[in-house]
Amino acid sequence: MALQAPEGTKDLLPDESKFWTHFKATAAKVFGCYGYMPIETPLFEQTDLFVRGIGEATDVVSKEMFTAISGQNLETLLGGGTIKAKSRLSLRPEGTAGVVRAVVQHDLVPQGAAPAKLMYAGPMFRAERPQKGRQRQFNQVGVECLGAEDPSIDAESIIMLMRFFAAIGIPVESTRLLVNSMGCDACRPAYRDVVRAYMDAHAGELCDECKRRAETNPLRAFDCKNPACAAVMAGAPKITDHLCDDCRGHYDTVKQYLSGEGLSFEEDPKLVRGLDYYTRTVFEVQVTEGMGSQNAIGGGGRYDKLAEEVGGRPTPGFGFALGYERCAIALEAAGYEFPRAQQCDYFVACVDDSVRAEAFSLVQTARDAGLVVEMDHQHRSLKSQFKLADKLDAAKVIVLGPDELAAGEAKLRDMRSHEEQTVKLSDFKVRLTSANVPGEE
RNA sequence: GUGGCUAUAGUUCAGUUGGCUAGAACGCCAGAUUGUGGCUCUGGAGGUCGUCGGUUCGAGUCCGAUUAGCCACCCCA
Repeated sequence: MALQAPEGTKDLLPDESKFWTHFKATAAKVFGCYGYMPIETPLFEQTDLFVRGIGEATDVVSKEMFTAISGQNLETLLGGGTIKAKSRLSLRPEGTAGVVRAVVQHDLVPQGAAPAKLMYAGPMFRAERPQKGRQRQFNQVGVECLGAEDPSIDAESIIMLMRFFAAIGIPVESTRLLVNSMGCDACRPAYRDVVRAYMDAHAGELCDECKRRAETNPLRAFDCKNPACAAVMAGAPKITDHLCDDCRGHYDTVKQYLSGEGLSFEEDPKLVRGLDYYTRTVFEVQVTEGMGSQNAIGGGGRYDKLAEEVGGRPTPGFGFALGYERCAIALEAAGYEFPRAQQCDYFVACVDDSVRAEAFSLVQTARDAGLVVEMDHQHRSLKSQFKLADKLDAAKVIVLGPDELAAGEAKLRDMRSHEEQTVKLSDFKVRLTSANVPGEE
């Protein structure tokens, strides 16, 4: 049986690969206006980074990571031995932890420095059961701003993300922006206790899962899809009513900035992210149509304690990630036409094999001048070569025949206008090398 | 990890209660009087029916397992 791609992975064939490149370029352009610079971190990190950064109890870390082990270490494990902590590696399930680790390691935010604004794009890995909008390897574009806790950073980041969605072609009217505040170390523990007490009082109405959550992570119960739980949690105390003064002020200012720029958003006190590092502002962008149940195309928030978790000095941060594949689904649902990857400036056609050597040489000359040029490699008939040129969407075809070649000439046919002219080969080559803009006479 | 549905040419799909050399459309290739594309017409290539096993005189069709896909739970982008 022929081998196939592993479960939950997808090949990006030329058309889509080219669109992914365009997607990244658009992100770089939009985010570049906000001062973001590219960063590339490893696709795998020490497992410990994710355990400490994202949180050991989170679903992502506790059951969705691909942990990579070298052949030698695998033998050690199978033999009942243990491997060193630094040899325990995991494919990155998200991008923030790695970027923050890099910022700390290279001290990109020295004391008092301006914030570091970094962006990345690439694959993430989670061992989940695939479904619409969810793969085991998927592509994310993300940004991280380290070193500023001012609400203006939260607001400009959210605005920047919405600008990107507009730039790539996702209709604003099909999106929903949800925002919330998770509080900080000063107010969240107290709020957690309030929710736990509320849940204990309604324990009889909750599902088993949520009864467990009441102990481990009460806030997660807000996400439960069970109707009974949802009904109970709808009446639960809201975090926004239990924020400390600092967090309340911070949150209010973020909202003022957003409103000031005319951005419409919904406050969702139930918005609880599954990554432990979030503090204060969290947000999510959903698409309302054609998305199946995975409808979040972007999301993120503030993580003021993460740098310390990773061993750095206290460094506030804010970031978000957006899912390329989900954006593609949203674009498709909105009727967006993905551009074809093919393009070709010239096709060099041979009347017979006697001119192939000359054609080969001409093709190289044109390519050296930066043009996209193709020729037949299968000894097809002239007619078929024209069909091929048409399929490649060649703008012009150069016809080399024994008669013309003897006179140092060739025919040049414009495939759009159907006009054909005879050109001197020597002049034509000069033209190719001096002006590499096709279509210019 | 749990459930439901699915698996036939490159692609999208037909395939009747198990029964002759498994079909269509699109795509691909080649022709349609002299060295020239898009439309049209004609012809052609391409499938051990996901894989393995079972029931049967006989399996694309029924059963089991396995792999993968889709959808949902869960979780996140």
